[in-house]
Amino acid sequence: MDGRRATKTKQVTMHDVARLANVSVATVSAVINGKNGVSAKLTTQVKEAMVNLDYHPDLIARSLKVGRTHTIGMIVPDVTNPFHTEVIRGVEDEARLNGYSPMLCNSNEDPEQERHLLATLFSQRVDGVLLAASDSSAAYDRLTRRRFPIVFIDRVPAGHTKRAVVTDNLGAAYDATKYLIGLGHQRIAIIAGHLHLSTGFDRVEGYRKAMQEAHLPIREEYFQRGDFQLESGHRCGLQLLQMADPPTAIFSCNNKMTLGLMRALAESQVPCPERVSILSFDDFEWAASFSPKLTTVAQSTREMGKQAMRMLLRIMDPDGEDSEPNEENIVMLKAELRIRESTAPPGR
Amino acid sequence: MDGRRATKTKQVTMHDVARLANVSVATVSAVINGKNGVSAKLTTQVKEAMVNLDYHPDLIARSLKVGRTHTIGMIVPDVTNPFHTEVIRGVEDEARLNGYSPMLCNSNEDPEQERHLLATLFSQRVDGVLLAASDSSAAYDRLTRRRFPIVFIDRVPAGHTKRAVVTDNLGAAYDATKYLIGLGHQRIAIIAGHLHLSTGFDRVEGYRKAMQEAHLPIREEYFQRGDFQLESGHRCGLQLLQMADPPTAIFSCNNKMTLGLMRALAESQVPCPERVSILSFDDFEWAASFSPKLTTVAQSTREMGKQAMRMLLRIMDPDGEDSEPNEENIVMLKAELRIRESTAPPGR
DNA sequence: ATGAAAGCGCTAACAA
DNA sequence: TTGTTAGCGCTTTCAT
Repeated sequence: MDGRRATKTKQVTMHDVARLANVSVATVSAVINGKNGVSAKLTTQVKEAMVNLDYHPDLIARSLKVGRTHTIGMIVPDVTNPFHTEVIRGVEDEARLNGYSPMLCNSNEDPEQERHLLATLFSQRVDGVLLAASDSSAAYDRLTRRRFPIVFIDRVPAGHTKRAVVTDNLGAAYDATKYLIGLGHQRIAIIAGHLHLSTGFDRVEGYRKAMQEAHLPIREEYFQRGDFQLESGHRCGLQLLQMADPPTAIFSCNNKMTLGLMRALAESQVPCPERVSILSFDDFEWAASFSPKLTTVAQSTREMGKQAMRMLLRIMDPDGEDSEPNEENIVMLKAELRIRESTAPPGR
Repeated sequence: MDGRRATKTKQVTMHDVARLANVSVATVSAVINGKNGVSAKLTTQVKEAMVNLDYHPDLIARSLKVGRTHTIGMIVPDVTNPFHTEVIRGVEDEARLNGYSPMLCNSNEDPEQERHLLATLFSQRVDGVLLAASDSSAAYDRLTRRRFPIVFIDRVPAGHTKRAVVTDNLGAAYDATKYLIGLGHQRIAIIAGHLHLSTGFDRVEGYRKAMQEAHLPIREEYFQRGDFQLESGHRCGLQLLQMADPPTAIFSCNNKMTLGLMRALAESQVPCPERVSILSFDDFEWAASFSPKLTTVAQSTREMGKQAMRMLLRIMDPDGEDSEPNEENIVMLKAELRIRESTAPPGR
């Protein structure tokens, strides 16, 4: 590992290797890329020269030549959120397994920033992109229509029916709500996320469906609109708890809002699950370590990352280039209800 | 954003722009790079041509030419750990602010994997590396000695006294332990992390120092050796709680082990802080949301990322190339003790 | 089986 | 002020 950047020190190139091994650069290239047709003798010479010079092939130069960087872009709203963090793990593991390096980017939930990152990634000539969109706009059509390899993760923009891997949010929310109903709850509130995102919308729909099937009314004041951030969970929680006729159960639509909700609970000295049951979307490592141990809807986060990466690999595959564009459909992953201690039958 | 990878579609290049704008490629290059000396008229022509063709400069080609990629590598043991996640945020924000794109890599706490990633990053010609080392070996000398721009984060390898930004672990652990002592605790246990990592070692030293100053004995059985992973926290916790003469306070050396410890507490039905006080290194979002609300040592995580990135920028700065190598020293960040509800005076 | 040489898209002398 | 051109380090025909 020499610093080609250090003042005088020139980078070690294939030419240096070729010279030391008494062969041509073509031969060096051949052994590097494992092409057969190089005699055993020269192969050894070249390999020795490479270690002696501590040669590291310049992937930048290679990329320029071959037109592929073996690099992909991944945009998430926030690396700090454990949900995305697990997805990232899945993506990275699968990517490296296949010789790809991900370039991770935070959009900070900002569509403008997201556009900017997309442009940068494109200039960096990534071979494809994994996108947890912060926008539901159809601006992605430009990308997808031009066949730039892109697969959506977690959230799918309105109107898209292809190339995405997400959780079955509707089904999961439905099951969760039904579980609460089964426990005997009737006054069930929901703290919803952004409704313009598929994740936000579908979870509400699942809740709604379960409530309707059970002929339970959805009281307007029990329908709280958050924005997936901690603060909104706190605010909505406080609101709910201070009602004259408070809910006996609350379904919180993501991990961050649940954090806020739990703070509201503590501040209001409302015991859980005695007075109110809490069920949260997103499982997290600590949900099972503190009190109350949360009942959660656990998404297959790492799996989501893996599958998305695999789908991207299929789409990027040059083999399929001149055949029909690889029309991958949406993959829906099942979520799992993890029943712990924050849910119980209603107090009376 | 056109897909240059799509079968026939050739990439739009500077030549296309030049042709459409009736200028030379040099002129196009000049306006892209904001060089002055191009007439207003041509500038407009070129800019128009660029948007008309939806031209995006090929950074790969540029990098090959100029010898810098404006890309840095960042290796962390685990993106899934909220501590690293915050550091990453700091790094990325600061990097993008300065026109750099980070390539994030997980070493999975595996020195072998780490070496591999380092080699890959080097081949990718990153301009520098930020490293949260999973090894304390001196293998990094090869890198640093050759002046490859690298700064260590969080953990500094044995013997290194330069180019790192870390927390004042010793001081923080000392303060934390003193706080427990001040509360009246005498039987204070510690769940230590890997002692071959500076973070593991220094935190133990801080604890030791505080205990010695207070003339408190460090009982061998109160000194539990974990490995920074959840399971070890659980195991050590169980061990501690089952003793005939259990500690009245436990100092856990990182967030993961604390998670395990809290599980052990719950399983053993030991009330906190009534029977045992818990103080944890690493603050995390949920530490303040659940019960008991943890008293923690909060590191300046995001700041650590920012500062490390800034230091790297200084080191990579070509201005300093022929002057003395920029000898940055170790930056030590102060931690903050956040007193919450998991600590109280001992029961009797 | 091996080598010579063209060229990927860009920047930066150097010419004009 | 603008254009021509030589590479950056690599892969890949095409000769040998």
